[in-house]
Amino acid sequence: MEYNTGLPIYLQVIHELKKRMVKGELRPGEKMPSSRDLAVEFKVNQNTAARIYREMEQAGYCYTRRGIGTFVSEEENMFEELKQEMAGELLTNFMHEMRDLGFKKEDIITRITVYKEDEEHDAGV
Amino acid sequence: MEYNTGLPIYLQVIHELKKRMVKGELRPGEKMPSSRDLAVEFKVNQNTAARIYREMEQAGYCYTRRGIGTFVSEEENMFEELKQEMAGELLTNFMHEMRDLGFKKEDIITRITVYKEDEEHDAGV
DNA sequence: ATCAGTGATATAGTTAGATAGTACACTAGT
DNA sequence: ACTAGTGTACTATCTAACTATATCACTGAT
Repeated sequence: MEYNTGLPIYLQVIHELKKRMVKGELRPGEKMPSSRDLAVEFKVNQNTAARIYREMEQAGYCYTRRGIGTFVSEEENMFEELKQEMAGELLTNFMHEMRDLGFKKEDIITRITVYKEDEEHDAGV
Repeated sequence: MEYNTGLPIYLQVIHELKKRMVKGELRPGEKMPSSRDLAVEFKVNQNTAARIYREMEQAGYCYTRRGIGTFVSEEENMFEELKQEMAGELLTNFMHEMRDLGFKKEDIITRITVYKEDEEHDAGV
């Protein structure tokens, strides 16, 4: 995983883990990597890994059992809701930014229609 | 202007100023606010304001004349290019994130088609 | 009882971002 | 010459994020 400049790493990892849940790569009730393994996988300190699970547990996405591990929440419905929520956030942010740049809805739809997979752009300052 | 948690303030201000250039609110050659005024307007320290102009100048979006002020670049073409570049970044990021969540192009177009102005969503962890 | 794997906690140190305050140097207008 | 407005520079301080390292406590299996 490559990290964005600016946004704190632990937030980026949380986002990545939430995506895995939404995509079903982490199933409800399934055991998540130990904090030590998470630290290795994401090349992060154990304290940071612990923070990631602490914050995710507080948000309800997982629960921990001391001495056993951290597990994906068993609230089956949560993840479909989360998927819609994340999509909604992406959409509104995207639309606001595009409108702010002066694009209209039709412009945006046109751009997406002609959008090709391999388009890449620089990330200038 | 309200600031995002996470992303450094100076990057958010730079983004805002770039948008103003793209939208024509800051015209080529026009004098930009003094670093002191910028600090006041964005409720930011003078050092941060100075950094904002320093980085923007390095990126070519403006130039400074000591004792006079900071001015929007006179490269007329730059800003239409910048507009396209920023739109391209927004689009690819958006598409990648949506695909990553499991949405297909048709799903995305449908969502945008039914998108209403006033949609709002929480910014959960 | 022991042990490996786990989460939880603690201390210390580094770095980047941001602030506060001050001072210096240049430019234009008077 | 003087002054106001400007960019530039410096020191000091603060906080959040992150790392390094180590220790403790709990759980399950042997």
